[in-house]
Amino acid sequence: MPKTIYQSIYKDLKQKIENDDFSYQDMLPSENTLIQKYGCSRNTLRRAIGRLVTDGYVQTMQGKGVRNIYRPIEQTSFTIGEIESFRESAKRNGLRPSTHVLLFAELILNKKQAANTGFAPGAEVYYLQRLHYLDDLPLILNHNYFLKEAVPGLTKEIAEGSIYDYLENTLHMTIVNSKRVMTVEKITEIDEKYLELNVEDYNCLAVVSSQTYNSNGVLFEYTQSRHRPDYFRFYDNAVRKI
Amino acid sequence: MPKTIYQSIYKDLKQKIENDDFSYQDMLPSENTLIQKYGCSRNTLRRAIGRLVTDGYVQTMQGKGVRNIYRPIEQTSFTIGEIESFRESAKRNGLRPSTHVLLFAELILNKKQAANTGFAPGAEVYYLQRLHYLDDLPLILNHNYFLKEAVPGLTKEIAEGSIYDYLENTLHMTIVNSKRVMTVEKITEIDEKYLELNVEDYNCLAVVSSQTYNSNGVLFEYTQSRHRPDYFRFYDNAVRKI
DNA sequence: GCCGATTTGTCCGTATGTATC
DNA sequence: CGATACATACGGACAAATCGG
Repeated sequence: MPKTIYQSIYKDLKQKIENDDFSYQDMLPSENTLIQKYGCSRNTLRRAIGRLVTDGYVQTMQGKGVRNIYRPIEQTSFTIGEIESFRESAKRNGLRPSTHVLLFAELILNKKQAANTGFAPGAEVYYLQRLHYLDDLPLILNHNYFLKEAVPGLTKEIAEGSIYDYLENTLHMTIVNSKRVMTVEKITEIDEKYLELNVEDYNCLAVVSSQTYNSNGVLFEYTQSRHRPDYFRFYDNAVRKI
Repeated sequence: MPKTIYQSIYKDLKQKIENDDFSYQDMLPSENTLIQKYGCSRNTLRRAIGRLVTDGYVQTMQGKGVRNIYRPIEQTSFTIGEIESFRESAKRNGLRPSTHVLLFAELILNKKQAANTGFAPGAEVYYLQRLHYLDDLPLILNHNYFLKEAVPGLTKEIAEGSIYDYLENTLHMTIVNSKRVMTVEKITEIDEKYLELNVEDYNCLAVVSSQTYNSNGVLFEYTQSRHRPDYFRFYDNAVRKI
């Protein structure tokens, strides 16, 4: 639901590109043409285009124009540069998600745990282990740490569904950004058991560790997601800077 | 080498943050203060701040201010959202890089190869296998495909050094963006041999496949980088959009 | 090679809206 | 309520790159 002009222009152009209204390597209409069409200012249009650039959808060339370099990709669990909950990405891909809470506990973090998660030592957190299924296949084993102070009233029942839905719609928290690190780690017995993996087959998995901040600048979540390697994909578009 | 005002402001602020001039969770000076200080316009300053936001360095809060959420990270082979050559990232981390060319060949792509790489069927490419060392430890096995048309005169000698240096400083090509996909794949015999891995230990590795475009909108490189899993790290900052 | 038209890139100033304190 | 701070949007000016005649 775009609230601003540049967001709706961005959305419209993005959709047109995905719908193949401009084919690969073709030029988009010039800025002036689009300004006329959308009836907006130059800055506003350029802002929308700028987001398409960082998405890897188009490339701008001074003096020439804006070229479409979008190619459809086979979608899977993750998408580029956005924060998306498990259920959101499942829905986007037309798959049926479900979540099983393996463990729901409350912890006070010691020094080592604090260093790992980024919270302060002594912080009170909910510690959850959750297993995410897609169409009955266990794909991700999550270790979630939520700061109690920032996420009051979290229950096992809520955690069976979408925690992000609870955060945004019940607690009215605004999630802002998430720092992520991707690594490959050796499989543990817990992984092997719940992700139904055979060590003979794969003895490691893809691990995404993330620290998530809300709009108050509070680091409220640390999560380590352990992904079945055969279903893991992570997309990214990098821009060369000066 | 910042050429523009907003780039130099970005660089200056970034450096101050990294140097701990503002400590974690502290507020930066307000926009108006910084405008005064840098003697620039509001737009220009906001542009610099915007880059710090996407870098995950700061967080902006309407009505409140700009908060520093930067934390130093242990550097390794990759960095966030930027295109960086192997040698550049080695230099940044103070390590000694070297490259060994295992294979230098010329190919005409068949349909299947074209589908994998993103080039057109029948395209003429250089195909290289290169092994990257950091301080004498083999870390990355690269399969490079360079479009001959766009990268004329590539030789084995150049490939022993920095191909990107050749592209940018000799051919005067401008690299613009790179679409990347990260996956985890099972180890092959070639990986095992050159990366000196023991299958008992790790039987998979981190694979980064990338398609890179130059400023003419030409897809000129497809590379599959196969990383030793125990040394692989990939940083990312995701921003929640509407 | 030059010139003018087109197109994107940078920068400025200003006005208005919205959230916070 | 007013002051402060960031967010959005507009309009204009000039620079730099490209292209066609």
